[in-house]
Amino acid sequence: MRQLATNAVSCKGDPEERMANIKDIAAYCGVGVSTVSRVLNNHPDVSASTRAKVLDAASALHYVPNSSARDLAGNQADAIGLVVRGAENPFFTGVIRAIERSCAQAGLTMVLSQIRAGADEMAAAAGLALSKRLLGIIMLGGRYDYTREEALALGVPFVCCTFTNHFGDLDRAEFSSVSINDKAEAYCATKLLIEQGHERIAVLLDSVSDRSISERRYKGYCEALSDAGIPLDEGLVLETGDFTMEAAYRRCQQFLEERRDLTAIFAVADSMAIAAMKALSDAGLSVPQDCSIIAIDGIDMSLYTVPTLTTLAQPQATLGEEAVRILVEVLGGAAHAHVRLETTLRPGGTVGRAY
Amino acid sequence: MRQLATNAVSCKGDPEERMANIKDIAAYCGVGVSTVSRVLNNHPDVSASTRAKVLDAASALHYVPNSSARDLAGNQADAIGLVVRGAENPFFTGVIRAIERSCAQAGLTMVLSQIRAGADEMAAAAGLALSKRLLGIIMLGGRYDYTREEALALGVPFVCCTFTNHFGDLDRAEFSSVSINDKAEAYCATKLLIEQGHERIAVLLDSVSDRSISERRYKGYCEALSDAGIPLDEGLVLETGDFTMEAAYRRCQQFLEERRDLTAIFAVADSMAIAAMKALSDAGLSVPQDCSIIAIDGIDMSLYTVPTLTTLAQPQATLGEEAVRILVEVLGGAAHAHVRLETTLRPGGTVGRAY
DNA sequence: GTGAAAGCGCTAACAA
DNA sequence: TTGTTAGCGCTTTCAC
Repeated sequence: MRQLATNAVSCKGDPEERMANIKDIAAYCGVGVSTVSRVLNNHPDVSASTRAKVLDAASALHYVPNSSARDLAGNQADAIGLVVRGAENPFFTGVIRAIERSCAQAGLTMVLSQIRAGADEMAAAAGLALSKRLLGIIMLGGRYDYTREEALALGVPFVCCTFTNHFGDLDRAEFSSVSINDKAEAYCATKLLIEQGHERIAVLLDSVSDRSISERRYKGYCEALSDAGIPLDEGLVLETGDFTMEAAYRRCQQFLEERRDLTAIFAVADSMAIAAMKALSDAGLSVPQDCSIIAIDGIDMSLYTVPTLTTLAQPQATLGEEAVRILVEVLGGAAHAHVRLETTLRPGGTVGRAY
Repeated sequence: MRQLATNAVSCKGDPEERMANIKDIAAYCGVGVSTVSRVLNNHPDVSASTRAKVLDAASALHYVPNSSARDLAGNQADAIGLVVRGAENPFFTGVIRAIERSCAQAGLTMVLSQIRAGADEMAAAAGLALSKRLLGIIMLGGRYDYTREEALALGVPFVCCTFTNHFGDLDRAEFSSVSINDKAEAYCATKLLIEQGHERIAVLLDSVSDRSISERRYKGYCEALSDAGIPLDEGLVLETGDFTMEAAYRRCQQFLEERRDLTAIFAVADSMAIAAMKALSDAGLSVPQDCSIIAIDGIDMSLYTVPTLTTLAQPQATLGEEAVRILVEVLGGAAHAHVRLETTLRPGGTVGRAY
């Protein structure tokens, strides 16, 4: 039911009687509509004088193209969809900003769809793409196990931003991705702690088998321990069930009530690390004297914790920009691409030597 | 130039030959297109049997309505625009989430446009609204001084979210707003500090004359001081020039190099308060022993600072939900509304008695 | 209760 | 270089 439309139109005192369309312009300067269309779309085969005339008319009549009509006629919208899973993670907001900015620069509209943590982003994406005839989709923070079937149902090209299809059966030629190497970076973070003499290192994550970043980063953590000859202590694997700070805080708090024989924490996200710092502080432990912390993300906020969070910073802006760039290229006919970016160690004050 | 559209369509191995449209459905079950349209739009005058037939056909054919065509025929999109000024403020992300959620529930698509701090959000909004034939606009974090002329150029109803038209010449009947009473809440925050014995209270803000929240909240700060008989010390007015944490940090740092005879800070935003806490800490001052801090916003993150930030929490979700609710009602023909919400004191550990 | 037909504003053949 | 025309998929009178 589109009841909304009923009396929504007449905004009192509308400046123009009716919005001008290309027919009005055509009539106004005595040319055909196709000529107007050509001018408006920068087609070459128009004489300079006609072009000028049309352009003048357009601005005189306050012409604004109707994108619905455009989209309908061209069977495509000038829009892409951005489907975000887990928008509560502050890390994403920087990426979203970059994506929005890049879209605007490329002349694309961005349609945002944020979905609940539990929901199926692929279904959401497919709905969006189909009904809005979107050009493509960027998925932010999704599952790593899309199937070919899901991908085909989408019907438009998509790029995974901040993650890839590690656990799925997608062909690399069927989708694009921009992300860091989760496992390698987690290995790196853990190793940094080990090099400081830490052995009882907890890992703070969503779930060891979330088919997503937690799972991958957990693997890197395990491998780093194993390479250093440190046995995995399952009691130090802190699963929170989601990526909220609240869950991270509670999990740490609960853990600290049971045992305190840890000397470091590797958190899979900055926001979780910040929550952990709070839990440690509330438990009377100080960072990094009693417990070191390292994370992966590099959100703005972690520059302002006390002490400053030591983290492997992902290039937020680049992640977003690359996602759009790749999508635009794919839309232009290029092959799908997979970009792997690296983090930068942003040294802070949360990592010290093991006591 | 819409070159993008060229070879974007044929996603290899498209599941269906071509997307089904209502004509296909009509043919499939031997009825007219208008009947199909009626069913799809829940119009009453259709026999139950036909309705069922059409619905079956629709799902059998994987029918997805083409919103461009709908919009064109109905001369309206099922979409509203959200124009955000200053998306770097984490406070907004919670509001945006709520708006997006509410839109989805109301069956509306949300088109997001984030604009640079300096840019003119009204111009951006007008462009969006006109070309996309949007139903309405929600402005998040904009200027308080829109003129009637600007509002008329928009052409669609709009609601100001988190702010209002305090300095403009808009008629209250011409727009809606959902916000807190900035001045009163700032008065409140400042008074809380005064009640703890503080007299040398700094205020941390964008600019005392930003025609926006800083200006309004500054007024509340001044009034609270004045009511308490405390003279305004202009040296304690810390203007940052924007709402970034970086600027807030630097301004505080610079201030602390010059003088330290303050006992409290009122920050107009949580994020700025967090940056201030860092600056104090880096200067060797502790909160709240050496300096108390209070802010307005209530972002998630400030629950996890050490100590927890004392803040007047705005109802983020409600702000967003109300904005959408009002817009929907206005679109349905209702009069414009102005909702004033109140903050909730979220006690933390950053306010103590003056030494 | 249902169908035929006329657009919505635009793009893109196809003619001229 | 330009104009004419036929749709794009849908909604909505207006007949039946």
